[in-house]
Amino acid sequence: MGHSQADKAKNRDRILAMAAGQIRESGLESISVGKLMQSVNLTHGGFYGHFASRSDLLAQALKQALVEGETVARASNPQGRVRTFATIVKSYLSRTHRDSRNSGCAIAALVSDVGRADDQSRAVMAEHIEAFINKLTETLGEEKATAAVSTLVGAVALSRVITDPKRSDAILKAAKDHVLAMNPSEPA
Amino acid sequence: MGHSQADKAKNRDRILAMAAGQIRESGLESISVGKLMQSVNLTHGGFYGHFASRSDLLAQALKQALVEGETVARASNPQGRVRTFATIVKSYLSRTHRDSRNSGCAIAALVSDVGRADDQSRAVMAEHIEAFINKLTETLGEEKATAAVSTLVGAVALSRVITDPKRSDAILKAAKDHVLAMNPSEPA
DNA sequence: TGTACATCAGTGAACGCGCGTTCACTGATGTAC
DNA sequence: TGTACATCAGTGAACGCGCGTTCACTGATGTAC
Repeated sequence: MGHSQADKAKNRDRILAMAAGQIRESGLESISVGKLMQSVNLTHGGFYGHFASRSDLLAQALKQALVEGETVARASNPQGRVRTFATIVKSYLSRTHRDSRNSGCAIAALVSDVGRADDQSRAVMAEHIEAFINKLTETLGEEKATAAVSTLVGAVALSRVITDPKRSDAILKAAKDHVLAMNPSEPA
Repeated sequence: MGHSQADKAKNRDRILAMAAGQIRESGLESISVGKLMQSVNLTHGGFYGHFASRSDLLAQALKQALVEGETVARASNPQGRVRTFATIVKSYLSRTHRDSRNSGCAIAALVSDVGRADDQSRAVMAEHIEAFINKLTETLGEEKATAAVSTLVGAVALSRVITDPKRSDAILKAAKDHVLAMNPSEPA
């Protein structure tokens, strides 16, 4: 851990990435400044060289989490391959996505938390919800895309509550079959 | 505020009801023992005559919130009139329900919170999710009912995030049209 | 290129604060006779 | 029914603890000559 300006930027990124993962894993309120800094091998005092306050960090970490999580719903995957409607739906409703909260879609991970947060946080997530709807609108049209996003987000969030693994899987499967069947060019 | 045994039971109920409302309004972690007791005109010390610990209270308040919130999805309303599939869906996806978090469905209010809670809390909410699915299974069959519950819960949770009132309404409407059209005996 | 100095990233002690929890106390309630 | 006592619901001071935040300090980095 050096003291150069480049190191500082890197440290900021590490703090933010760690926080973005942690809020998806354990919620916005789970962040403690001291523990967060410890988890990236820094001491708490240095935190305020990077962020104005805990609440400033939370706002930025939420943004970061939303951006990172968008890969699940994005048009092309890291390898640059084009993702079809079916690919997006299947990966969104996969067990992998359900089980990897800290790298998955931040909308599903934090809907009810952000639903009761301040206007700014809600506006930030709202943008990403609209972007998700827009993406599916290409295939489904706006009305259906809106319903489909509700189903996708709802199913993942619910599947994380269900304790019985088989029942949890069943929720993902029912939602997957249902949403895939909404595609007019490839009906069930 | 008397000191009789009957008063004690009443006070317990008041604490629990207040907590159940508050966790739906502001989340599980928003509960502070001192403030909660103050809000029912008692002092913090008395709390431990009613509950073993804050975490014990939280568990019971979650149960309470889930039971209270079930009225939104229940077969008959308080006046005893039978609620049809369409009535349930419409009231669940109403602006009133979206805007009255502290008396509405606790599943929609707390999905993502409970999704990361301990097994016990998740099991408690899981039961209520299954009950909701079972209720709609009468009309839709299990597979479709499962997808429908995902859509209902997802839409309400998302609508609470969206800051633009018109767009928020649009989510509820899209979900409502979509779910109502799933009813085989009354297709759109 | 080498030196001298200013900058500033990160450290860790210290702060005030709110929290959950405990406990000795109080006075009203309930009970035994 | 009336009295004397035990019970116990609720009070409020006190506790230890973890938190967010501040700040004087350190030593490495970057810069001016």
